[in-house]
Amino acid sequence: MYERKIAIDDQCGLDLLREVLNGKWKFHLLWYIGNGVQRPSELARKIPEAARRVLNMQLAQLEEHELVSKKVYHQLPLKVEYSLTEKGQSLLPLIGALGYWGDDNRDFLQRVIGKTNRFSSPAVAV
Amino acid sequence: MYERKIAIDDQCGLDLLREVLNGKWKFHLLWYIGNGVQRPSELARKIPEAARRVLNMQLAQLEEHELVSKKVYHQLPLKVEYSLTEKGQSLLPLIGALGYWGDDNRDFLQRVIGKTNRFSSPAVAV
DNA sequence: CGGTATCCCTCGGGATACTG
DNA sequence: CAGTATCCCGAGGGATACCG
Repeated sequence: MYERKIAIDDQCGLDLLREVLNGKWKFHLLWYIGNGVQRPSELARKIPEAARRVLNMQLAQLEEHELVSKKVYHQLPLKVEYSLTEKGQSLLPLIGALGYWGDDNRDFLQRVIGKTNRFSSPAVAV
Repeated sequence: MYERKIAIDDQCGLDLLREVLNGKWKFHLLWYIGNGVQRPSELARKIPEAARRVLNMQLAQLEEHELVSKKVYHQLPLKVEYSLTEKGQSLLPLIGALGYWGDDNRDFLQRVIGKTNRFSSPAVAV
C-alpha cells in the first residue's frame, strides 16, 4: 500500500494527515473515544453501520499511527480500553468542528446528497 | 453508490459531511480554489500527483454538491473558472485547520506513516 | 485550453464463521 | 468479551488516448 511514497516527503500537511485519517470510520472512532467511549463493544454500538472487523482494523491503524492507545486487561472476561494520545487529543477539536458543521448544515447536506442518488431510495427492508 | 441510504437520514453531521467530502483530492481542491486558484490547469499543476480526469470528476461532484461553482467562458481558447459557493467558503477554515495541523505535525506524521510502510521505500524511479 | 471514453486493477470494507 | 481468518465485491482512481 501507499505505493508511491516517493512523492509524500515534501508534501503539505493535508496529504500527510490524509494518510493517517484515511478510513471510513476514523473520525467517528476518534470522536467517540475522545468523548469517553473506550470499550470496543461500546464503540461498535455507537457505530452500528460498521462491521466489527473493520472497526478493529481502523483502530489498529489509529493505534499504529499513535493517535489512540490501547490498554488490555488480561482478565476474564477480557477487557480493553482505548484512549486518545496527546496527538489524538489535539485533533479532537478539528473533528468536532467538522461534525458541528455537518450538524449545522444537515438540511443542506441531505439535499445535495439526495441529488446524487435519487435511485438509491427503493431500498426497502432493514 | 451509497447503497444503504436508509441509515443516513438520522445520522450525525459527520456522516453526511463525509459523503460530500469523500474523494482523495476534495480537500485540496477546495483549499486551492478557496485561495484563488480557479483555472483547471492551475489546479492540476498544484496537484500533480492526481490525474486530470480524477480532478475533473471530483470537481464535478463538488459542483453537484454545491460546494464549488463552475463558470464557463465560451471563447477560444476555452476558459473555465471555479469558485467556492457560500457553503464551500464556510468550509474553508476547517480545511485550513486540518492543513495547519498537518503542517505543524509534519515530523510526527512522517514518522508514524513511515512505520506502516517501511517496505515501500524501494520505489526507485520517478 | 478543457473535457471525455476505455481499460484495468487495487484495496477498502462488508458478511460470515471461528478462536481465546 | 475481544479479535482474527476467509471470501468477496464494487468503486475509486490511475494510465492512456481521443474530441471540441
